[in-house]
Amino acid sequence: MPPATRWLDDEEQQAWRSYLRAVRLLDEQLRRGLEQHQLSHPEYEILVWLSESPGRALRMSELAQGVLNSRSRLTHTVNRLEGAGWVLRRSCPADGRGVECVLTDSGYTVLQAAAHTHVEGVRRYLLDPLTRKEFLALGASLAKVADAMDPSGRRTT
Amino acid sequence: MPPATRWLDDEEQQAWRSYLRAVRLLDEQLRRGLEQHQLSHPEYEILVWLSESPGRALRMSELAQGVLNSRSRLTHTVNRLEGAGWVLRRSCPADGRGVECVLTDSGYTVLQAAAHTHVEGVRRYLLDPLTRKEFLALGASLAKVADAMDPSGRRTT
DNA sequence: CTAGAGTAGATGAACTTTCAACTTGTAGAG
DNA sequence: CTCTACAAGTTGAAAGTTCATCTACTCTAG
Repeated sequence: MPPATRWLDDEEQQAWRSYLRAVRLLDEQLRRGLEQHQLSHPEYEILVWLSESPGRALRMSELAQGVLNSRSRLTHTVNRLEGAGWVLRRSCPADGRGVECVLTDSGYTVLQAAAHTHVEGVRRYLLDPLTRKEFLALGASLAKVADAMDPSGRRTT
Repeated sequence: MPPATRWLDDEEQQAWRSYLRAVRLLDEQLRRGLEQHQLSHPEYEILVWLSESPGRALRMSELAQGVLNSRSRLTHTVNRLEGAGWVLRRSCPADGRGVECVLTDSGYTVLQAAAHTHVEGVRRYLLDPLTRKEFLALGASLAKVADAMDPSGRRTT
């Protein structure tokens, strides 16, 4: 039998509920923005990571780590993106097992349009309701939270 | 053609990435906690809402609103919960179309165990890395964000 | 009382995600 | 060299989610 549960007090409870609600609602809004460009959130993130990588290309495993997807899930999603012509696969010169995923020009074009919508959404729903100070404090807190769970994923600076 | 994209500046960008990373990682940790009790996050939330409702029962539609699910999704999820014996359905006395979903004793027992694990997870991964002040500030900010998107869902007090 | 519009919920097909194999290739030990 | 262990990626089935549609009931206007 586990020890008695240390419940959250009222203030904590309320903060936690706000977290759940905000995350849910924001996700929904951003999803709506991306769907205007025929992209899901996971797909969008893949395009973003590729676009920021040297040569607009990444090994499948690196990409999977970046977007926090399982390799299997990434395979399926990249299949869809490849079908749409937004990325392509080529085998990795250095490692015979490896596969590189490359962002195509067409993919880059779609990404630019989608990124515009997406950033506007983030601004409207997350930045605008807060002061700059509040937003940065939120970011700093969540950085601590994330680093506590996955120190390796920390972004330098 | 849309107007030029107003990108996030470096600090904002970093805060946004921290948000994404923290939310993803936290979700994953809490999912692992719940799966020890054979519950998914959506299922868990349904049990929580039922347990807090008068008579441990709610109309399907009210429940759907509470957990921010579509009615269809709720139907499927409640099917699973009913199969496990944790909730049951009974037709609504007042409205012939309506269905009430009731938490069973067995469901309540499962919920208590799951809630223990879940709260410990929230503490460990979200509260503990932050000071109380930081956590409450985070909650307050996210409450503003949520209310901006869905004023109706606001919790009084 | 009854026709039409609207609400509650269920259903099944399409799609996405997860999980456990499976294939192919690398690398180190002997 | 070649065996074994492991890493990269894919595959297909099971589980979960979404979407359009369907049935049953309520409510209001005439």
